[in-house]
Amino acid sequence: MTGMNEHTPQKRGPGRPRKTEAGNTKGALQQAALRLFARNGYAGTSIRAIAREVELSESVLYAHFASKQAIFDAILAEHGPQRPLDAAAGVDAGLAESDPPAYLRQLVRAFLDDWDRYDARLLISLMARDGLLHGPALQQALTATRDAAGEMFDRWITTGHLRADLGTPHELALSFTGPIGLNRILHLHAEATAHERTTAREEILHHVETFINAAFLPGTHPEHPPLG
Amino acid sequence: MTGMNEHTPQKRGPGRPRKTEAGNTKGALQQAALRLFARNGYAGTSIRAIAREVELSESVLYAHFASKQAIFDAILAEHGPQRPLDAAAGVDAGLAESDPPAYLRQLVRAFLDDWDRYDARLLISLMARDGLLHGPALQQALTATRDAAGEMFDRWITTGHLRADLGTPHELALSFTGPIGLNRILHLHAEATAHERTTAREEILHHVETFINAAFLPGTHPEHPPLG
DNA sequence: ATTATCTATAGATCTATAGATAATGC
DNA sequence: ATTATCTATAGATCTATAGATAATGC
Repeated sequence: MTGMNEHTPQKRGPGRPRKTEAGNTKGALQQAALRLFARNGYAGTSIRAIAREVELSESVLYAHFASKQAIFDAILAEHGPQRPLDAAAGVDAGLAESDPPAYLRQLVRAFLDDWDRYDARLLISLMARDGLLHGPALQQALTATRDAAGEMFDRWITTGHLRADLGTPHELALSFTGPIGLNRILHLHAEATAHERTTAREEILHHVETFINAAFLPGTHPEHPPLG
Repeated sequence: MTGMNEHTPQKRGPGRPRKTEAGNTKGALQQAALRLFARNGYAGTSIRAIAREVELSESVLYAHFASKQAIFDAILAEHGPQRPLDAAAGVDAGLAESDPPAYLRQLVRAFLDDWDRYDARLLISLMARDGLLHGPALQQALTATRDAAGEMFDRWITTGHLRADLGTPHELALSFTGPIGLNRILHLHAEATAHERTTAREEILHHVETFINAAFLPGTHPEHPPLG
């Protein structure tokens, strides 16, 4: 029984650890806190649980953060409101004029890739557990995204790509982004299975095709093979 | 200073209260618990806070419920999975054949009225705070609703009311229900202002019109004046 | 006797702090 | 001297139970 501890993670003794065994404690704490907050919520996560997760004593937390709330705030500050349009950076902007449906497809795929990252999914879980879904930050981010889509649609109506008789560009923007946002919130979270996520992505892409079929005027852009 | 307590709520003494001053304690506890769970989450709500809300001692709670978890379960059992189609009961079913767009409008309005009830909004807040948004119960309810919409659309494609070239009925169902569900989850919750709720409802109704304009074949049903 | 409340309290757990300890870097 | 950790602990709060008290209904 004396060898039992050989394979359990070694509990550290008092005193500053040797340089070789020291890591990025603050970052590890923050990452562990994000995971636990996302799974159990703020009130459901104790300082103790966070410290245990990184195999350190509780008081270490207070060497790096002023309080429990400070960890939470630090997490939001880092992953929080987020550069909402970074994901769109890699998309070929020229397509927006030459082939709007193709641009829309690329744009959505770029967002889907971004939202499928583990950190992005942790954030969704966190938001769905601590009221952030109903907080001002998310509302603003969604409004901004929808407004951007509305302006894009407005231009495409002007250029004759998009039907003008369906509704205002702003209304079109909700019809377009609604199913996407819903599937993100409901299915692209940290606990979702790979299968659930894949299905959610496919459904979003099908919705995009449905929207393109319904809202774009034929003959103004190249044909696209069906998704299958 | 002796008269100070005259207007503060009288603290009850020990012993069974007189019949005249006894109320529905269990119901009051459950309602208070729902409000607090919705606002602060399960872990963020103490037995003490619930008891204080109904001006009773903490131990009363254990006379009515076996544990804190038991109150939570009782709340879900009562308001929980819910008769998802009760709201649709008052809608004129004949319209589904004679005037599908009108039927769709009535159906959505019926749901909106149901979802705007305070209890329904408390439930949304609760779900957005305790992971129920990602739980199996909601997933099943949403799948059932969407399947029902899909079957409805399937019939309307057969009867020639709905375009067959946009996507499968099941895909159409997501494009239709997505913006509705998103606005419900994001805006029809307990803390939302009356203005926020009104806006969310109007946006949903505009989406319905957009969908009707895009997906229904003209000439198969009476005209409808614009929403403004 | 039963029911509906109360007071008091046990025992667990939570956040946060004080003070010790040991390695680092000047 | 500073930094990064530890142990120990204070004080608050949490869930749950035991036992007292007083009205009800048989």
